[in-house]
Formats: sequence, structure tokens, C-alpha cells
Amino acid sequence: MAHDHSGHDHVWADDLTRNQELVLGTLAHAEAPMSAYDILDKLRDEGLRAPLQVYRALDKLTERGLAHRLESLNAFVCCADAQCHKAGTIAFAICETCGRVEEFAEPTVEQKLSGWSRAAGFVPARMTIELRGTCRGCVSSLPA
Amino acid sequence: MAHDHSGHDHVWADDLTRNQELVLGTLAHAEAPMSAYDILDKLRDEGLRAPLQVYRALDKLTERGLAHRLESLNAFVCCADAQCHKAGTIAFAICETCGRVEEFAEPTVEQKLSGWSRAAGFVPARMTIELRGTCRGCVSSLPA
DNA sequence: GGTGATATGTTATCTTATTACATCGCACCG
DNA sequence: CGGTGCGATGTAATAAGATAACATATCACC
Repeated sequence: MAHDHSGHDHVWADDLTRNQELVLGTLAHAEAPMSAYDILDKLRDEGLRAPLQVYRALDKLTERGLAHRLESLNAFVCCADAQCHKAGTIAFAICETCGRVEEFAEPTVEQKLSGWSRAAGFVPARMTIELRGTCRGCVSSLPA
Repeated sequence: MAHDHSGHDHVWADDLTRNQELVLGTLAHAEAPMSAYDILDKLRDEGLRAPLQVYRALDKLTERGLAHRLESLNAFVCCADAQCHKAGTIAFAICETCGRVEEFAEPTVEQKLSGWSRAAGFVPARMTIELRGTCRGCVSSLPA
């Protein structure tokens, strides 16, 4: 981490375009996943006007693993640690109460799914693993 | 159940409403996942006119495990074997070439994800596991 | 017959995502 | 310098997916 977000955007990758930087910066400051339109609304002041500008940036960012798309939410998050592109598939735990998302890796899970694929003759291009539920904080602060 | 609507439906559950039966029947005959609007189009002749009629049926069907929603596709499939609600989470392998979907269970995967959840204090309500890629048939019939 | 729960039908609207087309900036090459 | 190609941009229009709000109907049950 070690990045102050004080003045302007900073910089995990040094070759982002302006729009990509804006979008990634917005995601980086968000507590919860944002839809493309959420992001657009945050960036109107910076001059963005059309959904496509956001979608194009998101495409590049997700391609590079700097952001992730949550399929079950149609929304996006900043990658939790863009430093190490820890290879491999990432899983997400999405709290339906507070909206926050935790990103984690479970190598065994990936292995098992790859194993099934091999056996079935299926060639996987990408894997989506998303848990919906209630996070620790929300569980403890809610009634049964 | 017992009404046979002119021949086309096996019957898994005998207490479906007309709309639910129509929607499930449509999915059961489909080769590939269908969006709610695909389903609606197929059912105009039967008198359905509004998306909501389809969505409402799909809600009930997915609740009961007779159909599944594919989050990464915004589309729906008929459950592969509605007989045994094989408890537990189901995973899907989606062929991006032919569109077909295979449904499978990997208990170990579910265990691992439950294990992570327990450790993280996360209480999962449901899990989504979807592989995108190329199926055996399409791999062998394609170049490279 | 009255009541409540569930299913329906219909319209309008909202959210999410893409198509199509024009332009700009810049590296690269002759 | 001029040209060519490619990737990013800007903009408008529209497609695709999902829900809100409201009115009505059906049926079990008392």
C-alpha cells in the first residue's frame, strides 16, 4: 500500500490512461462494489459523460486484473492487492447487509475445478466464484 | 399436476402454476441458457405479455431448485436433475462456443468454501460457481 | 359470505450494456 | 515532412435486463 491518495491519483501501474486512472481511483476509494453508472456519476465532474467511457476503462482494468467484475451484482471492485497479481482464480465473499466484499484465494478450490474440467474435456477460460451472505461484523451486530 | 398441455411437459413437481409450468417447460426444451426475454418471446403465443410474468415464475422456480440462474450470463437453465435435489452447491461449466451448460457438483469445493467462510466469520447464503470456457465437443471441432 | 395469502395482468420506468460513427494522438516508417 | 495504422476518446442512440406500482383474480379456510 504505501500510497497516499492525497493530491491526485496514484499509481499502481504507470501506464494507465486518464480515464482508466479515474475509474480505478474511484473504485479504490469505494467501500463497496460500484456499478458502471455509479462510477460515471462520481466522475461527471472530471468530464466523463457517457457510460461507454467507463465501460471501456473497466474492460482494460479487469483484463489486467486491476479491477474485478462481480457477476452476481453487475458491479465492480478494485483488486485487493494489485501488487502481486497472485495468479489464479479469486473468490469473493459479498455481504448482503453492508455491501462490502472480501477477496480471497483458495487454491484447492481452483485445483478441484480444474480437475473436473480436465476430466470433462472442458477448457476453462475463467472461473467465477462468489459467495453471498453476511460478514462477521454484520452477523454479530444483527439479531438472529 | 395432471394437465398435459398438449403433450409437452414432463412433470417434476405437481404444484406448479400455469406460468411456472410454461416457463419451466420452455427451459426444459432449450439447448442453452435463455434470458427472461428469450423465454417471454417463446411464450407470447401462450398469452404471456410482460417480463414480470416470466421473472415471477423464474423466482419461484429458482427458489425451489427447479431452475438455476447463471449470473455471468444473466440467463437461466432448467435444473439438470430435479429429482434429487442433490443438496449443496452446484457449479456450471458454460461453453462460450456452443452455449451449452453442464451442471456438476464438487463437494470438496463446497467444503473448502464453507471452511473459508467459517474461518472468516462469514455466513454464506448461497454460492455461485461458474466456469466459462470451451466444452469437449467444441474444443475438438475447432482449430488451435 | 368474508378474509388472507398467493398468483396474475398491465403499464411505466429504471438499470445495465452495447452499437455505430466520428475524432484525436501518437508511434513508426518512407 | 507527410502518410499510415492503431489504440484511446467523445457522443448519441438504442438494446437488453430487471423492477415498481397498482389493479384484479383465485382459492383455501373459517
